Amino acid sequence: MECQPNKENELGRLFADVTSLSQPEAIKWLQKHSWNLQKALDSYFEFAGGSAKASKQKADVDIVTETSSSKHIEEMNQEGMQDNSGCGVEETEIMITIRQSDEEFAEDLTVQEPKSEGATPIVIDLVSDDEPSEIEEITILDDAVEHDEGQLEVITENSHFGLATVSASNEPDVDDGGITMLSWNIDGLDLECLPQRSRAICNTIALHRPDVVCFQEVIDPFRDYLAKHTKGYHLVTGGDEGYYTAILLKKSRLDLLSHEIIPYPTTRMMRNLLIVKTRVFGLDLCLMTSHLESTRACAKERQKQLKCLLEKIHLAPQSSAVIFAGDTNLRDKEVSEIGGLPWRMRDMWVTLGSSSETQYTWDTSVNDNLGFSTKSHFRFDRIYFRAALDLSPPKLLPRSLRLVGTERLMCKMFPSDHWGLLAHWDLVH
DNA sequence: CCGAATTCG
Ligand SMILES: [Mg+2]
Repeated sequence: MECQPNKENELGRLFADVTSLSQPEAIKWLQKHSWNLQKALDSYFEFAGGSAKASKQKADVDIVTETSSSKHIEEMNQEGMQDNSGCGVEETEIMITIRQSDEEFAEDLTVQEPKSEGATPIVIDLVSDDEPSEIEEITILDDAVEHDEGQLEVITENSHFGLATVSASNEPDVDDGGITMLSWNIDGLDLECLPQRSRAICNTIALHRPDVVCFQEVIDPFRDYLAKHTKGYHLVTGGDEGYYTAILLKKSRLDLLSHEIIPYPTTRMMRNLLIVKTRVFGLDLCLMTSHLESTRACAKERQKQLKCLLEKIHLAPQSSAVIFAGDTNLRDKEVSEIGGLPWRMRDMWVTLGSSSETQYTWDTSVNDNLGFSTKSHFRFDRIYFRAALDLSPPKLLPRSLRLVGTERLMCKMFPSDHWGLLAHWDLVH
């Protein structure tokens, strides 16, 4: 990107303000990133973590991008606390809140419950009127309707872009007594294309109708969008500042009995464990999600958090089955180092045969959302489960696992830097 | 949120 000298100076000043770099250093950094402010900031701060409450100083910067979306960036330099967390993250954090009109998100994506049992085709009604690139009004109907063009369209992850049309029977919403669950780190920390990405994520929910959804890296605008468009679900969030986790429960199938948030005492990234107790088809089910400490450098803290959550699974009532689904940021070695999974605790991917198809949930060799040049992949997103310890049915059995969010959107991005994990379970009586 | 480079005490 070419920049005028005065524009360069302005950006340099801004960048120096935000980063506390000297002006020449700031200019150098910006040059390194082709004067792309977002990229330069991302690269400089590496990763947004840490506690906003520990902030020492605060600076407000308004950035108007070329796409005219106004972003409010609060930068907080944390005190260089000499704790022994041994976690080599930056002592600096960027809190980003989107100050954009609600209208930038699509409005009328409404997830509705099917009126009848059986293979009801899910149909998308695309009303692309005067503002094709702005807001596309989307209504998901229960019954097939004809478009003006006289053709039937079935919703896909990309449906709102009108790219894909698939067979009407590809995702029948049949009740076979099983449970469908989605876990996805939606990368709310990246604001690029977030409205489109949010729509794609909600379309994935509309497509697969999971009974449970576990999200990580939810930010307020995404939560609001989600709440608006998943009216058939209970929404429980794991926090309300910065980014946090969330669990959706399909109201028609799961009762929300209670929920609790377990803090990780030494997290520096405001991470915690969200637990929801539900009852589904006669089974007491304890659902958990978390976004364990990020980055390789924080392996020790991450292992502490893993032990904490495994202990919580262990301590769940005997009569209750437990499923954890979340972004663990784990490397295999970190699990074996703490002695592997405890007795009766299983990793769903392993139980289903360790398929290479679903191994990597974060893969920069395919997913270029983050613009990393080095290609690497990890199985960050995992599902752990423990059966109820008494022998009374129903019994929860893993059936299948697949990845979602693997197709590029119109904006060329993927919905997130993580793939979503879509898991099916059988309930055997 | 990688890996390698850079910076700093
Ligand atoms: Mg992330």
